[in-house]
Amino acid sequence: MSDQTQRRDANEISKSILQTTESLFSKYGVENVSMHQIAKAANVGQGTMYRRYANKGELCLELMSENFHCLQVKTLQSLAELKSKPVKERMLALLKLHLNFLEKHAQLFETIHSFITCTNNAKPFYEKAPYIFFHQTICSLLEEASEKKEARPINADFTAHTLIASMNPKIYNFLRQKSGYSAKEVIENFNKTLLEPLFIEKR
Amino acid sequence: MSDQTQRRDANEISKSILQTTESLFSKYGVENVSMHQIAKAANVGQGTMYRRYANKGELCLELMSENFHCLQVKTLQSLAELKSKPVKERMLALLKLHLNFLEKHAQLFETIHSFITCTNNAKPFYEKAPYIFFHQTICSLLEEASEKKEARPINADFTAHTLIASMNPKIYNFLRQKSGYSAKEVIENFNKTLLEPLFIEKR
DNA sequence: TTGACAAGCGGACAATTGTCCGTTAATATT
DNA sequence: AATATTAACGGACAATTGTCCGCTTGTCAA
Repeated sequence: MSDQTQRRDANEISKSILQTTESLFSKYGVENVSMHQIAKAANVGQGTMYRRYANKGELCLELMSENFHCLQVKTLQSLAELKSKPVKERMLALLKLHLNFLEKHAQLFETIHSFITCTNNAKPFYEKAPYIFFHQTICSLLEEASEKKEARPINADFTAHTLIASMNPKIYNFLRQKSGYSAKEVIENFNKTLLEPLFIEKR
Repeated sequence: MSDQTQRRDANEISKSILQTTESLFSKYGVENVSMHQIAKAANVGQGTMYRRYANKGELCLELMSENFHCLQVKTLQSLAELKSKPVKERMLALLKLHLNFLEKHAQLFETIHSFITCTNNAKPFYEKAPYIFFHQTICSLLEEASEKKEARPINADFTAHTLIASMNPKIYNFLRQKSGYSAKEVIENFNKTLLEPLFIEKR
């Protein structure tokens, strides 16, 4: 090749890998692209790939990191804006943001989830930054609701985990594609089934 | 080898594979045993293995089939016995049976779930008999509850899917091992968080 | 400018999953 | 009993993931 990229060009290489990945993914679909393929297309050895991204899931996660960050910012903004509203309303806003995100990045998200969930040696998804942030956010909302007697007395930590579990990409895609629910219906049903019942009606 | 097993001995071979699998699994752990290893130990070619079990998940599922059947029978029995009780009580019984089952077969169950969930070509878990049975059972209970006005007006099909999703083996093992909840606490919290809120209090 | 050092590249390798096809052996037919 | 038929066995192969180590190539010191 013309340009030998080394030490100093580490950033260039990273960018090149990510760009190549993105292009191959959109061309052939996430599932049909192998790490070797990417390495070859990006003019990089497998070793280099794997030193940077321990597995395909990590690579996808990196690809998504910008999106995750964006979601996180939006979430914090939205919650700040609604600060004075009841917790129930804020939870619904959070749900909507998250499910819209899922809808938008369905395929990539499912791949990430699969690889990270299924690879034995990989750090479990529960220890990844996006999960922790989401869990924390839900947790503090639920705790606030408990304190203010807006919600039933529940274990916030536990509830947050199960809520997230019921919104995982696999089940989401299944509901959307196989069961035929529209994106809007999914949000509505989640709200009716999992959120509203947690809160106490005021009159 | 001494005895050549063929056509007529198909059953023998199946049994031999399953026995070998069980023995290797309990010796080295489910994760550390490969399909080739099993084939070799059972004096069988890979082709034979894969013709019977499309992947490791299917093999595990077969290993568990007896247990699943047993759970199914217990479930039907239990529900029949409680037929006259409120739906809420029956749902709790169902939850307990299922979570006890999860507790007992945690490792194998997680492997099945992983392989079936993650392998692209595999039939998704949602189309497997055990899932369908469980979903159906929950569905009809929820529908009954709706009709009798014991529960809030919810979409039974949707709710059943999300309830099952929140009880998947991964999250269960995480809650038990990493988060430090006891088996009993998990059941209690599930009940408080996901079941009770669905039902309407009578007075 | 030259030599030592170390960061890190990249391809060869091992392990595993899953497929394919030539061969084997059990049953049926005469 | 011999031959044809066909189910199905089993090993060789391809594909993919992830690891390891020799070699390249910058950097720093004298």
